[in-house]
Amino acid sequence: MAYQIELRHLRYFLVVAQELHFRRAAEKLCISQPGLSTQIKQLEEGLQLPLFHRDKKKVSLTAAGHYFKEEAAFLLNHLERAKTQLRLLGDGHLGELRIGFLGSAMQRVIPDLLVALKKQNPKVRTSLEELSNRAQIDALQRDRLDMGFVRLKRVPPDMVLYPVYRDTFSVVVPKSHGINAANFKGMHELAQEDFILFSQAYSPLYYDTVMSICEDAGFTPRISHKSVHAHTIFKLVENTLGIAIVPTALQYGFDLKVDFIELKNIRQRAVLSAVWKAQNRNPVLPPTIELLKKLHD
Amino acid sequence: MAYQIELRHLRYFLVVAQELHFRRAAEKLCISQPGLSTQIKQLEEGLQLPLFHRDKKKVSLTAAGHYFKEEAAFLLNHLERAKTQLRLLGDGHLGELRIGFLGSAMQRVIPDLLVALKKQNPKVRTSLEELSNRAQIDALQRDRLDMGFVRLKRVPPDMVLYPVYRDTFSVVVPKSHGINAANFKGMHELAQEDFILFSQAYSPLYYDTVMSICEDAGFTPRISHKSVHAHTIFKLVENTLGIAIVPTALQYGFDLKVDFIELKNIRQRAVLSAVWKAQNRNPVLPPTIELLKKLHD
DNA sequence: AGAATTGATAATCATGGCTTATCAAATAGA
DNA sequence: TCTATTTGATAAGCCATGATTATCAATTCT
Repeated sequence: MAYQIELRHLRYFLVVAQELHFRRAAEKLCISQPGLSTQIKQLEEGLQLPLFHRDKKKVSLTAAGHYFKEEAAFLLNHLERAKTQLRLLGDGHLGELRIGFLGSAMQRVIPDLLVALKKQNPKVRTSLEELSNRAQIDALQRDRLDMGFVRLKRVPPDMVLYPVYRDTFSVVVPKSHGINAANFKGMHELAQEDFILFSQAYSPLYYDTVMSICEDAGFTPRISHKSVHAHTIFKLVENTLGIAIVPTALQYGFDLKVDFIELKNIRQRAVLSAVWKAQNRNPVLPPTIELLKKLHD
Repeated sequence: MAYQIELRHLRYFLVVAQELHFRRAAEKLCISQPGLSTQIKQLEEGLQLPLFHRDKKKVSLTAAGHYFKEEAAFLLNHLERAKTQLRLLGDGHLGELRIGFLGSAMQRVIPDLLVALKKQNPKVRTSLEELSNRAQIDALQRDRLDMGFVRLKRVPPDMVLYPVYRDTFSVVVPKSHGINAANFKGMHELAQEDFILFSQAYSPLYYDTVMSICEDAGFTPRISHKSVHAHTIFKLVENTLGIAIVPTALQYGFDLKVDFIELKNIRQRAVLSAVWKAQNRNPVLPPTIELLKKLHD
C-alpha cells in the first residue's frame, strides 16, 4: 500500500473528472493547481494506476478513471446520505425514505402509503420525486432512492419487484364523442380512431399493453400523439385530437372535460409495482415494505 | 458544516466502536490515545452528534453510533472492493469488452470501432460474437455481453439504445434481371416480384420497414423465402428465386453475381444502433461509448 | 485511603497539505 | 515562423494540523 486514500482525494478527483481541467478544477475547489496535481498523483499512487490520460495538452479519463469516477461518486453520495439519516436520527426521527414514482401512482397508491406510514410511525420523513421508470431504476441503482413505483415487468437482478396495485384500463374520449360509457360495445368500435399514448420510452410495458389491447380487438392503432404527461394527453383528447387508453386511476385528480370508459372485460391490467434494492440497509425500508404488504394483502 | 470528515475518521471510529475502549483501540491503530480521542471528537463534531456514551467509565455506542458503524463499515468495504476491481483492471484482465453484432454491422461499424478502440486504449481486449437482435438483448440482460449492435427501435427499459449508422436500403436483383441500377424507375416496378427477406423473428424492425417500403409503393410483397443469413439470401437471388431488399452496406464483403440498386429516394433507412445496459459497470464501457459518440458525431 | 484504571486536556513536535514561483511542452494567433 | 498563451508538472518553503508526551479529573477496586 503506497498511500492512504482519504475522502479529500475522492472529492478532488471528482471535480477534476468532471472538469477535465486541473486549473479550472483547482479554482472550483478553492485550492492551488499544484496542490491539486499532487493530491491526484497521490490518489493514483494509492490505487497504483493512472486515472487520467495527460497526453497532448488534453486531460481525459482512463478506463480505470471512468470506473473510479462512478465509485467515488457513489461513496461520497452514500456518506452524505448517512449524514442526513444521522441528523434525522438525532432529532428522534427514524430516518428518511426517498420515494420515486410515476405520475399515475399519485392518485391512490402513494397517498395511501404515505398516510399509513405516517400513522404507523410519525417519525419517518419522506421525500418524493416524480420520475420515469428508467430514471427510477437508475436512481435506485445509485442509492439516490430507497423505493420506486414503476410499471415494469422486469428489474435488475439485485432489485425486488412487488406488485401493489392492479388497475383496469380506461378509454378516454372527449365529452362530445358519440361513444360513451353507456353505449360502448367494445374496443373494435375504436379501430378507426387516432390514439394519443404515453411515449414508449416513458413506459414500454404500458405501450406494449395498449398495443396488445388493440391487437386483441383486431386492429393496429393509428397513433397521432405521444406524451409523458397525463395532463397533456387529456388536454389533447379534450380538444378532439384523438382518444387515449390509460390506467383508470388517472380519472381522479384532474379536472377536464373528458369521459372515461372503463375496460372491465379485457384481459389486460395496468400493474403498478414497488421496487427496491435488496441490499438497501435503510432502517425505514423494512417497516415500509411490511406496510405495503399489509395494505395490499 | 463544522469539520470535513475523512476516511481516517471512519477507520478510527470503527476500531473504537469495536473495542469500545479508547486506549486499546489506540494501541491497535498504533497511535496515541489522546490523538484518537481528538479524532473521534472531530468526527462527532462533523456529524453534529455524539457517537459514544462516555459516562461512568464505560464507553458505549449511541443509537446514532450503531447506525454509523454499519455505514462506515460499508463505505470502507466498498472502497476496498473498488480498489481490487481497479487492480484487476490494471492487469488488463478485466478490461474486456464483449461485443455482439448483426452480420450487417461487420462491413463498417464494427471494424471502425475496433480500430479506434485499439488505438485509444491498446489494453482493452475485445471479444466478438455474431448474434440475432433477440439473442443480443438476451445476452446483454444476462451480462454475457457488454454491447450489442442491433436493428431495433426499442429495447428493455434498463438499456440504452444509441443509433450509430444510418444506411440506405438496396434492392438486390440477379445480374440477368431486366431491371438494373441504370434503368430502375421505382419500387412500383417490382410489385409482381417474389421477395426473399430476412426472417421476421430475426429482425422485426427490418421486416416492418421492408413492408412499409412496399406499402409506400402501393403493393404488398409476395414473399417466397425467408432466411437469417445474408449469404443465403444472395444465393437465392443469384439463382433467380426472387429479389431482396437489404441494407446497402451488405453489398461489400460478399462475392456474388447479384446487382445492388440503392434506394436513395425512399424515406426508409436501415438504422444500426448500439445497445448496452445502463447500469453495466464494466470500466471499458464508458470510454467505448464516448468513442462511439465521437466516431458518430 | 491509596492505587490503578478510565478518557480528556495542554503543550509541543513534525508530517505533509498547500502555497508561490517557475518550467517545459503544446497550442493559437499574427 | 515566431511570439504569446495555456497547459500540467516540479521545486522550495510555509504553516495547519495530526500526533506525541505529560498531566489531570473522575471513577473503580482493593
